[in-house]
Amino acid sequence: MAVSDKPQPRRSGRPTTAVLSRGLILETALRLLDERGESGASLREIARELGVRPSALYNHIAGQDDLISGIRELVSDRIDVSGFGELPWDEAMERWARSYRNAFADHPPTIALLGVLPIATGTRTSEMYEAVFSGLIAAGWPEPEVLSTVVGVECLILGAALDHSAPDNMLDPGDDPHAPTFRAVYDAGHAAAGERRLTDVAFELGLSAMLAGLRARHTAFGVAGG
Amino acid sequence: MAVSDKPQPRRSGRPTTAVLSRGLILETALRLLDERGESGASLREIARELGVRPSALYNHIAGQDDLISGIRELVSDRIDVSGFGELPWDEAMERWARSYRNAFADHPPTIALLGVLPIATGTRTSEMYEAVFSGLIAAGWPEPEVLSTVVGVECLILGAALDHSAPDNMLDPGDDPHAPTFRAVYDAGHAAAGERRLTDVAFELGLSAMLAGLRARHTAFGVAGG
DNA sequence: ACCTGAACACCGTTCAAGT
DNA sequence: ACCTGAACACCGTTCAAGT
Repeated sequence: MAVSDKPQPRRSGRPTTAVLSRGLILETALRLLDERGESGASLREIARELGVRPSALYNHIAGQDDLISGIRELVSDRIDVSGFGELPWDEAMERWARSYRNAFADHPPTIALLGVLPIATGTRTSEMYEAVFSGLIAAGWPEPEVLSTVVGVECLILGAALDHSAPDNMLDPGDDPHAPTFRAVYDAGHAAAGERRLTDVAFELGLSAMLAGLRARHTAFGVAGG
Repeated sequence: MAVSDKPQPRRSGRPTTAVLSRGLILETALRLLDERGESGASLREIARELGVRPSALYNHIAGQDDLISGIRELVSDRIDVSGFGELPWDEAMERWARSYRNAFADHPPTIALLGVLPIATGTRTSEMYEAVFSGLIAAGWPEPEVLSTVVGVECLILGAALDHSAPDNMLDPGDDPHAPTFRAVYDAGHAAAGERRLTDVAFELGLSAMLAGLRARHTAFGVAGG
């Protein structure tokens, strides 16, 4: 690095070596998302952080939608599908669900972006579904039911990731005199959670309930799991 | 109403009768949200629709966060808690979950806004939780577990509402040669869904699995349901 | 090919001035 | 009390001009 920390403004024209790349832009965007939240990761902020004009970004990304897709891919990299084909299907699914939820819970602003754009083919996300679906088919799940089963579990995962990003006191009934049961249940629930966050306890409870239901369903198909 | 459809621009100063109200602003916002999507419901667009300057809105709402809270209340009005205290707890919960998911699925842009702001006391939302919690307590659920159980189900509901707003072909693997199982499972799943949307099938499957798991849990407490 | 710089059409919010 | 009008500090995106 040079003497000065603050880079001199570049003069017009193509730089001798490119200062930007798609990867650098995506990593910077994710970092700003984590550090400053959704509003802190605008294209203009990303450009400022990189010491570049906003329009320069368009040489490497197509626009905001493309940026979002790229970030999703980056986050999805942390999802663990290693259990499928190695563990019984329900344990593999549990590991997958936890890592999936944690990956997005770590980057709250990315969750809402998930539901919006179609998945590009040939991506990591595509590889993930291939692994999950193959694992369930191998475990004897009937093919017509695999897609809706996985999407159903995914709903729980994404809802839980969304909930994780909410403030802990989101549901606090305050001192509303018309909500005595609300108050009692809220206090008892938080007391039972102890050191753990309620959003974590709720996800684990919901996941184990759903897996119990799926196990019963799987058994009803009359096949051996795993 | 007067002769002209296009209202003449008002001259400065207080109008003889107020043209705005909090309710009118919220209803207009929700309508624009439905008609034009998230970007079509900016404060400036709402003001334009109402034939008023953006700054006029601030006489009735505190700002964008307040607008969002108000819209959430409007949407939450359609959630049906009538089953609690009337039906067995699991059927009441099923009715509640369906209406909850549908209310927000009808207004996709409101879902992501849910996780952000704390619930104001004394609102409809507060009444909803009071009804749900009371119903579960009456059905014999142990008090420390009610909160995380309801939040767990809520994760599924909100995730499903988010999924409902995604395009149907969101998961389409395309003709990726590295994802043959993905392709087969996708086609078989959509064929099995028939006329129904896959997001609806997946929600129903997820909900019934979770309720089955919760029923087993409830039975384990050794109490009679309903 | 890859950057700057200017421009365009947007945002939410504040606040003095008018009635 | 409730509106206008001007202003401020933001957005994403396009495109000619520079090297």
